[in-house]
Amino acid sequence: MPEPNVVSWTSLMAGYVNVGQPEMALWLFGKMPGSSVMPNDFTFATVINACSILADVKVGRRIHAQVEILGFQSNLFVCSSLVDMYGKCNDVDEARRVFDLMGSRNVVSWTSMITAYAQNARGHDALQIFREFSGLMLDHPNHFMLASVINACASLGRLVSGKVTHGAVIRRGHESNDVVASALVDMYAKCGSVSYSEKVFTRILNPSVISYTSMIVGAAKYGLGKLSLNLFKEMIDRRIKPNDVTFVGVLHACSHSGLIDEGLEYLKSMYVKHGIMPDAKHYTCVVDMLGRTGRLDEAYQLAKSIQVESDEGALLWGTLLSASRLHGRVDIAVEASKRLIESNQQVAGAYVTLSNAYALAGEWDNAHSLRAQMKLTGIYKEPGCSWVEIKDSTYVFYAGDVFSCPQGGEVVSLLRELEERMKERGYVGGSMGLVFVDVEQEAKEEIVGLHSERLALAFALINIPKGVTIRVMKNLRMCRDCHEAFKHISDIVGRDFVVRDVNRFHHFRNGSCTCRDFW
DNA sequence: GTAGGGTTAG
Repeated sequence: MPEPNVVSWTSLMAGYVNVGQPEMALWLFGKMPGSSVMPNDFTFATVINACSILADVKVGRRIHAQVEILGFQSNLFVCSSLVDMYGKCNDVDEARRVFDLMGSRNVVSWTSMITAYAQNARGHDALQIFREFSGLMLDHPNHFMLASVINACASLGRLVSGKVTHGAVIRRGHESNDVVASALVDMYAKCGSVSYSEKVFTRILNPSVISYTSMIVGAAKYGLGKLSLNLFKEMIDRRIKPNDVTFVGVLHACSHSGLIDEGLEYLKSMYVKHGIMPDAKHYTCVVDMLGRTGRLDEAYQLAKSIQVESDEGALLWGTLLSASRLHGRVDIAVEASKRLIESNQQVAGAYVTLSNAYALAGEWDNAHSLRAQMKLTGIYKEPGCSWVEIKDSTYVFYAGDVFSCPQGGEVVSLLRELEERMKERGYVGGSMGLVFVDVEQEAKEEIVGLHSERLALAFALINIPKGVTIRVMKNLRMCRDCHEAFKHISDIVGRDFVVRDVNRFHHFRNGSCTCRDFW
């Protein structure tokens, strides 16, 4: 073209973005000043989208500055792409600032803001802004927006809000949308209703890799390893190509259902049969699988042989640390926590777990000295918390905090009674032992020793009628003591309940748990 | 010629 205009420039950039070469779009944008053609709103929306795909906030900020200079700061498309870009670059507060200053908004811009929150672990804010949108009654939510809202419900474990959103999906006729359905499958699984996940999943006509993966992961987290593996076989038969995430789900399923040989076979088959190179996340699953079953030496050797970035390393060594604690392998726990502390992530958690590993092995001096070291150096571990939803209310419980616990008196006496009955049944567990380590006041012992999930469960037992499933959510992983204790409790009180910890479920029924974490 | 959605290991 002798004289390409702004449309020619923008078309070419958009073309590069569309074929997956956003860096070429940015390169072209850099060449524009030499051509005396000025970028306009279309150009900015396109290149900001390129930054969003690349998660390049540095370039994104520079382009944002040009937007302000050239006076596009209230353009709907430009601002929507800025909100999205800041969201994808994990700068949610900047996304919100742009959103608040927008001249006009539509469903797309509201969706960008909801997504920015939902994808940055700010589920409450996502739901809050969705409520604001709904209150304005200017427009209906579409399938893009609903998918994001469902994602927010999933991350919060908000079953009731999730169901309400599912209702909106049905009313607005988005039931057959594959993306919305996948989000629902994931949401129900994360909210402890894996049977609903299955119902939604079986209604998807042509499930994508992601639909299948969501269902595989959901079943795996619930301890239904066989179901996960059957779904995997089914998707292969239907010639749907698995991806790297699918294999994380499959390996996770093997790990949590004790299917070690199968797991190792799947790892081998990844590249040979499916052309996917296993990476750190897959090896972490395998380390977990070997560690969980007690093959700690193999797990340690494998962990040492893996090349990792720092955040991958934290997960890898954290996995090995948990497994060593579980099986009382203090030697490996020491090595794993050393590496975890080196990675500069979850340092407090590493200290606590190592201390607990010592305590479990009866090395109380070491356990105490680690706790003392934490106090001395000011390393502080945030207390765990658990919560239950009853009707429209959420009740939150903190480890050891009986005083601000709703119906504290009743909760404590129920726990005492349960503990008594458990002792009669021969439960030894040393239930509270581990959290006693740094307690000095004897009178406080019993209370401080209570884990948050026990408080939440006792409260639920008092307030939720029989026949209704109790769902307890926990922000940290459930410890082995609680897991063992809950098996007894489900037997004593003769009812089912589900405890969701950070990423899996334990469904207690007739004194056993469907999740075979501790088999 | 422009903006938005779903799956990921301790």
